[in-house]
Amino acid sequence: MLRLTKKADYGLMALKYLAEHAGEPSLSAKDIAEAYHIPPQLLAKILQKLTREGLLRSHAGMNGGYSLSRDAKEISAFEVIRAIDGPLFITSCTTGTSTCDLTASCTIKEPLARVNESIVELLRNTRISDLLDHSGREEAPPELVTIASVS
Amino acid sequence: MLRLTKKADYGLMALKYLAEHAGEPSLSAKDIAEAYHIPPQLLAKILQKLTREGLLRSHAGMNGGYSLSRDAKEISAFEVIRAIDGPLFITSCTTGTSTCDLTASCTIKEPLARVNESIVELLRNTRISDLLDHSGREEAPPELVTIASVS
DNA sequence: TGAACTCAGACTAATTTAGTCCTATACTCA
DNA sequence: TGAGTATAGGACTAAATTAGTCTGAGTTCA
Repeated sequence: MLRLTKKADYGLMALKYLAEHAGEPSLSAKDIAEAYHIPPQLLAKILQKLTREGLLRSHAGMNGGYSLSRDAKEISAFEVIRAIDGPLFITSCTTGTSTCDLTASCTIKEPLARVNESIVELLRNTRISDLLDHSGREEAPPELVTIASVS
Repeated sequence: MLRLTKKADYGLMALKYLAEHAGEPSLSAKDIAEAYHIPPQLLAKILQKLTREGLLRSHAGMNGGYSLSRDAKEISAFEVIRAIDGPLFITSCTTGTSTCDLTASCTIKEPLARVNESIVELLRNTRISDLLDHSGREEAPPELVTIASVS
């Protein structure tokens, strides 16, 4: 159904939370999990993955935790989703590894690949900073993107 | 992983096939299934659904089958996907029925809803006719949409 | 040292998606 | 009219994916 996994959701939420608390030393997986009522161990896994992918910086030990490795403006939703869920393909054909087992028959994949591209671009242009609550600010809030049909 | 279900893929493929053979009387589920090596009974189910949703016209009995209820230009990929997979929500929060069980906490959903909107728009602008093989035609083929970041 | 963390892999449970089976009904044509 | 070919649709099973748990490490710091 073209849905993000919960893990990706959690990941985005966590990054948003970290962005909001950028000043503070570092927040543990437990802290964030409690704030959002997410299973702590699951979130821990997610944050570990994001760390491995270079989106977060981790600090073990007491008073340890995570912090953004870059400014929230420099981290895109796409990076987060890809780090957690792997590469993004809209069609079940193009799983990256094997080519469509419907061999030559699946002629649909190519035009949909363009839609895929557009979605990726969309997510690339959505930054963690865009997820922050802008209420009370008067800068360009609503339209993230405009789409011009050509067809 | 933001992936279309196979059913949606199959549906799109079938509609494309029907569009290509628009002249001919009507093609049975079996015909199409064979052409693409799709499980016939599964495809039958899908076509039935598309018929119920008004995208196809069915005809039972000998030499029966399906045909597009409208011109391929008038059927969008979005309609097909929604007919098969149900409403399209990028976030697992907004499942339509229940609001996010992470109650107030999930503040991520609103900005992502806009991304969602854009994707829907994207799919709405993608018609079955766009899936047809345009090789040999010289009209506006490649860019379906252009995206202008605002942020 | 021990409390509070991260790290990582194996494992189980739950949910979703894919596909099958079976029966009923509709239409066509000889 | 009845045999053959099709759609219609519900119930069911199987497979795959996603979600979440458990366990046992290695770190850091007071």
